[in-house]
Amino acid sequence: MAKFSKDSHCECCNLKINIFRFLTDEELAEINKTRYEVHFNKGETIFKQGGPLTHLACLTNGLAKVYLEGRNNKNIILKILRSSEMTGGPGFPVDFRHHFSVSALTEARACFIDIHAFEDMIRRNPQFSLEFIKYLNTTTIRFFDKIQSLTQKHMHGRIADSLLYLSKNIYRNDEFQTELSRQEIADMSAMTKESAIRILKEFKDDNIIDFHGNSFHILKSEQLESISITG
Amino acid sequence: MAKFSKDSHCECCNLKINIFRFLTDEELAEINKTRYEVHFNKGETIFKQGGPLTHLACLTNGLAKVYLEGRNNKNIILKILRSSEMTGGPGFPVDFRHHFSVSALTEARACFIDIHAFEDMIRRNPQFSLEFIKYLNTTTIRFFDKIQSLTQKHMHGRIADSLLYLSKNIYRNDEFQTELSRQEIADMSAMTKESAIRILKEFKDDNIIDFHGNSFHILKSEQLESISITG
DNA sequence: CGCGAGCTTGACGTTGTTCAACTAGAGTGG
DNA sequence: CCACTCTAGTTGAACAACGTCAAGCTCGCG
Repeated sequence: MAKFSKDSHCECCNLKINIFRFLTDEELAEINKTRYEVHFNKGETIFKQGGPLTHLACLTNGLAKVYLEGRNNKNIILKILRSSEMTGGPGFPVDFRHHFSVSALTEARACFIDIHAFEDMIRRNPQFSLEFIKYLNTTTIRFFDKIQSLTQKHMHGRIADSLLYLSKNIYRNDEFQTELSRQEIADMSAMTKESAIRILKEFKDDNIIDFHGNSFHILKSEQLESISITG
Repeated sequence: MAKFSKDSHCECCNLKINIFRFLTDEELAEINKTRYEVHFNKGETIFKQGGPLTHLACLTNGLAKVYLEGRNNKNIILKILRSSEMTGGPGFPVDFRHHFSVSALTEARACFIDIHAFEDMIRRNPQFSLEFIKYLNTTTIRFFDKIQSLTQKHMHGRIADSLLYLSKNIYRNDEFQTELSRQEIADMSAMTKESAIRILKEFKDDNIIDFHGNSFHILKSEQLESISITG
């Protein structure tokens, strides 16, 4: 956590991260009072599972992974955060602890918003509150897909899902250079590193994808889609 | 869906289901206007995945299962609803569709609350809104445990989890007579019926549990706990 | 040049599913 | 009252999916 800064102002933020656009300028000013921005190096922890939930974070630059720390050092990557996405934590207002960890996959910057200031906005602005509920439920719906993918699909389907997620949702390109290690691709797909590597190689041999190191190229996304569906 | 009725009034409801106790009498009266109660027979569908989300439901009597309808007729039971629990749906206010199905495990009664009346309360009563957010996040935290159980534990650990869940959270007794079929126990534990039966029999042979038909008796819950932890 | 971290591969064992057969109990109609 | 059927539960054997372990590889970096 090298530097922190507070040059700009929420009102001028060119991101106006998703739900915050529903706040008035006055309310944004309120949020801005307690807000500050932090720079993270690749690999650094932004939120730690089990730790106190004092702030929400909005990623303003870079990529981060949101993951559960499971038994015997096995992690489950729930999602990848892109710039302009926020991450709260289901601990609000339950026990005010983090229930997952978040760490930077690249150099990244994040705005920290005081959780009490946030709670104030929930109380003051019903539309904002409703949008937050919408955000929470959207996330839940995605988890349902995730649960189904992880528990009902075979490894091929799960790797296909992960590749499609990365190419369509994260990098938004058929070709991408990922910051994720093989272990992390495995963590997204609920399998061991070795299994992930084997499936990736199979896909490469079948000319469905191509890759060298961390540079991936989705050659036949329709075929990946169909593998994802058949499981 | 045999009968529906509206004899009583929300204000007098001896359940005042969890978050609704944060409404004023006046607000409850508002909710009560659109509310009605429906009787369900065992096996009947309360909410259907994919269907329109027009109401929330509060179970006032009986048990129900909340489940995802997955590929090739394989379901995932997310949770069992007890009397006095409500079930909404993550579709609010996202796409106003149901993202899981709910069906009655026993004869059951449920109060239906108009989703727009509910939304009004969210807008009018910030405390209620915050409690609803708390409810949503509590649910999410439980899903995290579920994801970990289903993806990282072996069958023994998953069956142990299901048995402990039933005995501690649902029936709240070491001995219980369940309405769940073997298939449904398997659906809770993300495995096939045959596998579930085999593990149950192993536990019985090891004198950890006993059962005849659907009457279960947890003999050594500490041992089940430790199986749950070791996976 | 050598070291270390991440990646890759193969052999092998375990876990869990599939399929098919069999059983027990609950209706149902003659 | 007895076949008959239907469903849920049970069991075993064969097989596929997946993880583990151990070894070797590659590539960047000191």
